[in-house]
Amino acid sequence: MSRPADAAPAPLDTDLEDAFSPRQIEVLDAVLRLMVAEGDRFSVASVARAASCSKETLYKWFGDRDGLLSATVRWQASKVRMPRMPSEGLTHAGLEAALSGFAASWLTVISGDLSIALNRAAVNHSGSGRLGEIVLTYGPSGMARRLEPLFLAGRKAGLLNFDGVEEVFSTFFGLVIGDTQIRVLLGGAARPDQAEIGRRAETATRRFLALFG
Amino acid sequence: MSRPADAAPAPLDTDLEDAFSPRQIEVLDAVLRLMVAEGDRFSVASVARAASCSKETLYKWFGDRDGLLSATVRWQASKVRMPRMPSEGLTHAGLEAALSGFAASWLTVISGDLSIALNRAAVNHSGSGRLGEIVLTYGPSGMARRLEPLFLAGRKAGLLNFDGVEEVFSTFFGLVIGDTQIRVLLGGAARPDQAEIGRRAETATRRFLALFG
DNA sequence: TGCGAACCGTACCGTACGGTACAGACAAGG
DNA sequence: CCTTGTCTGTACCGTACGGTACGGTTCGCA
Repeated sequence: MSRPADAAPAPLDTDLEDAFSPRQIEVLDAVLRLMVAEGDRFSVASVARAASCSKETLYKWFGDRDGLLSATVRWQASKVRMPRMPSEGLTHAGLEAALSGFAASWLTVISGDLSIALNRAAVNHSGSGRLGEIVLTYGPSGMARRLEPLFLAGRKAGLLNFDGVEEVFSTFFGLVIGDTQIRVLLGGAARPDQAEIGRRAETATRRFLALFG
Repeated sequence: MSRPADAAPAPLDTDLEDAFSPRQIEVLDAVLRLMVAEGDRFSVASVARAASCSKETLYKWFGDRDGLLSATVRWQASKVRMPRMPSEGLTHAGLEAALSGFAASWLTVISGDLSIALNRAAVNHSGSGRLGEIVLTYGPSGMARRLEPLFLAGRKAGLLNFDGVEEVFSTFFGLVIGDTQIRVLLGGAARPDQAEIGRRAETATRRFLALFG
């Protein structure tokens, strides 16, 4: 049992702590597939069936259904890797390219089936448990943490002009995402394809630089 | 029985169609209170208890649990009234005030307990039913519909400069909302108070006018 | 006053599911 | 070969809940 349900809550920054065995990872990936298909309303029995393991093993490994769900979210979150941001020798074109690339990568992530399923589950379970916290940490907050050095470097190089990092991030976020995420979560939007994503990323970056450049 | 479960789906634009009786409205408001408290995981029995009515009556009026949920969402949606937008004799100051007022009103709505509960339920039920569609219609889409004449009037008056209404709306939406809605839905954000909302609305409007003015 | 409709409260039924127990397969190690 | 531990598959239990049935009450109305 690598992570009993009653263990002390892990600090969200350390994702190496979740050292799942290969077999456990098979199980968690099966849960992810189930969540994409039917949200967080999967039954433990269906997980056992999909992963060809016994319910007893699931309870032994993950404590209870909530532990299984939370382990799954943590596992997926630990797979998210943000693109590295340059911070030395920044030119205007370099900054623009970095921002645009970041925006495109972010739009791609939040349009993905997995991200949608995870966000839905986290929205649903907010208040009871740490799912919302986890998704937030690896979502907007992680994005902000990654972007912050780039903003600061841009300001240092005289390419950006702003006061608070918090607010400049929120504006960039808004320009990039717009109403895409809420529409996608509500299930009523055609997901943007790569061409559309590239276009939006460039437009958002251009507007952002028009405001803060 | 004003709205049996097997009736033809109503077009979303006509909200007068849902002519609920006062007693039914009491029930629906009880459901709303329950949803604020515990999301869409209320039991039919708890609704009956909270509204002091019998389960049989609930099933008679609303068909099944889903009908009750969807009637509740429609009822709440029909209560949302957007501020009227001026469209004649538009000055720069008038446009700015209208946009800022709209933004503040919108931020107030999406920070409210009811909106959060409804959005959570709709996100959760996306795919099975029309909840997502309804919330979307009275959410971002309704906002866009209301804002469109203002944008067009602003362009006509030479105060705004843009090509597509769709895109200008999405940008305004992004500038106003930023990451507020997703953070609130994920349960990890202090809701902004009125002062904060006013500040954000003004900032967003200023930036919007800087981009499109 | 008698009647019927609407409604309340509650008991009841079937099922789905979380969680546990158990029997057998299989591998590791002495 | 025997033992021990881990795993699978299945059967099982208790409960919560969606949905139905029914007796009793209130109220409008003739």
